[in-house]
Amino acid sequence: MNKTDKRADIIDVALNLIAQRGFHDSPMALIAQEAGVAAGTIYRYFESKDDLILTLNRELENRIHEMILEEYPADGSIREKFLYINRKVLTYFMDHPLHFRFMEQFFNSPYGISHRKEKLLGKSDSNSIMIDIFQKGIEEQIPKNLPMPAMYALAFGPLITLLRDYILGFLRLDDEAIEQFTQACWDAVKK
Amino acid sequence: MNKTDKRADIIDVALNLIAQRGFHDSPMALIAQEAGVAAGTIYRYFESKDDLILTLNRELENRIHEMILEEYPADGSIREKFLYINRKVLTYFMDHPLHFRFMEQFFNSPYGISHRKEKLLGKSDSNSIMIDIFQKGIEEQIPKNLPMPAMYALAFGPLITLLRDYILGFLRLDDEAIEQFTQACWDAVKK
DNA sequence: GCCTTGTGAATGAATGTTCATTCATGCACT
DNA sequence: AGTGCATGAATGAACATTCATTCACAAGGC
Repeated sequence: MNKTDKRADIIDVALNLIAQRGFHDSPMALIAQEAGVAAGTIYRYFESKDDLILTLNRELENRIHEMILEEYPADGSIREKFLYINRKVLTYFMDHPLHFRFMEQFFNSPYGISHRKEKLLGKSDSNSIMIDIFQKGIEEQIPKNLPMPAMYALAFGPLITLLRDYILGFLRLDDEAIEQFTQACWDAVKK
Repeated sequence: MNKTDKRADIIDVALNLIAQRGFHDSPMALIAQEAGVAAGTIYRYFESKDDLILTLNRELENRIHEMILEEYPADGSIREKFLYINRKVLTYFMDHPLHFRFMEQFFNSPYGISHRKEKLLGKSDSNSIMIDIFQKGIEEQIPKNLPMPAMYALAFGPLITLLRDYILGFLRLDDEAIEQFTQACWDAVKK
């Protein structure tokens, strides 16, 4: 087993444990045990528990960003792009519930808040795709006349709330329901 | 100072501390100090930290439930009721950001999940008003044809996401924007 | 090929801290 | 002098993190 393997194992175990038990019920000792390494070993790959968590989040964000770009309809209409991204994000998290649970926890913790503040100060990432869409939409007078965070809330808020329930097993969604749901988000945003 | 005062002080301080610093950075000793009592005193009023947190959540839910009923347009149309509740919830949390932060944390913790499960099993509470509205709406063929949790997500998801940003100071909302926003939620839900 | 030595990854027991919770004692009011 | 509330030091458990030590292996000398 080489260096990369161990690092990947630790990250993977941390993701699973934290997603299922929360930050505070996932001691480093347990992460180490499940990853098949000694407690101290984690500190060869990560400076601290905070560092591990922040790295983990960064990796997930990258994966999602790439996943969105995979089949992105760069030449489509605003509406097509919007529906594509919503559907893609929704189905990604339906397929990766633990990623969702981890990120939810992350964004609802002190980590998430400072993270959010940095984003607002202009660092580009997966969200910037969505911001571009809205910006172009506004030029073409397609969406309602609301501040950007409000648009964002209308577009993604429902996804987040729905995913919570979906992942807890409170409902099932077939393809048609997904289509109708993302369309509903568009209805909220468009003028 | 009588019994009720102390209990109320403890609850109040706990709400403020937890909302601002999180469950895990709000030790009982600190709550006691800020409430002007000794550490042990809290245990005269609450069985455990868990009990304190659960009680606190219950009290907030009750307050919000009452607040919604205050001017509820019982004779209005489905749409009027929907817009009323959305506006009321939104403005309540805009005025009480700490209540929002507390409840967010609560629902994103193991407490929240079991709490949610219980709700699904039919215990009536503030949400049941909204469920009634949807139920009646469905009879009258007004909303889209989606499972109840999906409706719920379209109706409230945007509020939650928006409030997060609002409370962090990422945007401001005047009355007109609030009106437009709640209207947008309705657009998402209606057929 | 065989031995020696150097390197740095890996270990996990030990450390020091932070908490929730308890309880022996004090206090006030009856 | 008894009752019940309040106190806060003491307790013990749970952790994150450290570090002296072990171990595997490679490079270099013979």
